[in-house]
Amino acid sequence: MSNTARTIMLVDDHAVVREGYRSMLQKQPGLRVVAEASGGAEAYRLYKETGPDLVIMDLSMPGIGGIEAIRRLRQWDKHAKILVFTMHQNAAFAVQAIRAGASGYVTKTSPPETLVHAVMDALSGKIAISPDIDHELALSHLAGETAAADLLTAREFEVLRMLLAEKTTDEIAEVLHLSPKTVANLHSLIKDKLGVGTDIELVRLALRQGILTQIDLGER
Amino acid sequence: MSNTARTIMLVDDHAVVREGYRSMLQKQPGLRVVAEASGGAEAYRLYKETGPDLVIMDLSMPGIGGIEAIRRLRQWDKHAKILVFTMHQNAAFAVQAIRAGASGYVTKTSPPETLVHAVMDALSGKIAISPDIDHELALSHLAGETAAADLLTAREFEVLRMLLAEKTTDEIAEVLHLSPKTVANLHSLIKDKLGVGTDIELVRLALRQGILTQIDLGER
DNA sequence: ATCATCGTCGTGAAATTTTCCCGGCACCGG
DNA sequence: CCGGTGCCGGGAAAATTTCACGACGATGAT
Repeated sequence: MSNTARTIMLVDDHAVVREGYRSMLQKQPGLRVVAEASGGAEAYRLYKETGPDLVIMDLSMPGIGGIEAIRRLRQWDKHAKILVFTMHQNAAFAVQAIRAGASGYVTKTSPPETLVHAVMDALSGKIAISPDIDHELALSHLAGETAAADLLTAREFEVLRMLLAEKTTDEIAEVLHLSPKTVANLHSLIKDKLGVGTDIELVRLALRQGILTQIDLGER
Repeated sequence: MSNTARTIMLVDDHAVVREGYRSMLQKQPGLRVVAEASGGAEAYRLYKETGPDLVIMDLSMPGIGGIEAIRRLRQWDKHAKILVFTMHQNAAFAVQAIRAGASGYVTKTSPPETLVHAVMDALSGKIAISPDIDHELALSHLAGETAAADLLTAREFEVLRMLLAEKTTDEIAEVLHLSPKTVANLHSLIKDKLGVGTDIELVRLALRQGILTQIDLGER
């Protein structure tokens, strides 16, 4: 178990970050980086090719995002070990990632030791969550900010996503084959359920909870 | 001029990214990393202490953000050379950074050579903009999406920021000593000027243009 | 000096939206 | 069967958004 190195694949769209991982990890004996991918699709391909012991994965990537990539990797290999390493210090993301099958969630603001620790934990089968996210989770629990997805019914959530994406009430009514009146009613109900007064707060909540990502904004 | 190495300070709140920079730059002869900071305040302090030839700076950092940090550094040293290296592939940010006094703007998605190139350019006094941002700038120019800041009057912009940050119309009226009616009028006028129909589009536009940052969202 | 322009602030009134309350349907578990 | 819940929309009051308009001061050109 100890005479052969554990193999690792890095997935991050920023070359400089991969370089950083590589540099940090190669100081650690017994670890070897065998593949690098800059996106979800490439990660999938390279995983099948190289079958690494552990994947270190960023979340925000163009194309196939991190969460989706995790899902696909785990679908291909039920026992894939995937450690999420991301800038999003956000409990909602962490929950999504773990649900998708991640073995750990560490934020990029963590000190290097934390990453190394998490890598070791993940390799030995433990689930590693960085302390700040633990704290976030506890906080959001205490603050009672239940995930929007849990609070809303499927239909309501659908409308919420369209509100955030589409334009007007009428357009949504069109697409969903509803009366504009119903959409307006749902819109109102959603804000009520989520405890926000204005649409602006609604968007901010959605961003906090990862329902809407900055990448979805048509920014790129 | 060539027998002594050019000194560089790295500013990024992610240790792994600093490690990446360091690893990439030390392959380059004639460059030496002499300081690392994880935030704007620390950067300011260390700059005064070490006086590096070049600063490589991230934009999104807790506390004093990158743009503000650039402003302060340039205030202290009019000739400070600061190269922005960020994940934000966003023309609006680039414009802000350059206006604040940055000597260049490179996105983290760029290949390593681009960073090295930009470092050299910046050191020799040139302004380096990575190709994707050039493209963005051209695009946003063509698309006619003028920066909101240029389109709005000072008062309107003020109200816009408060709309994005504060809560209700009445609260803003309170703070600004205006009639709630006036705020509502401004709100309407702003949406008109920016060509958006709903508040949700307004927030999205603000995010695209960097008026509102994800970090401002109260996520942290 | 005067005029035109623009930003700012406000009013009033119409148009629209939001919100609240309601009823009808369908589905599910006891 | 009955109560609870999600889903869909109507009606009407309440709130808001929007539009037209006037007043005022600062600016700037003639």
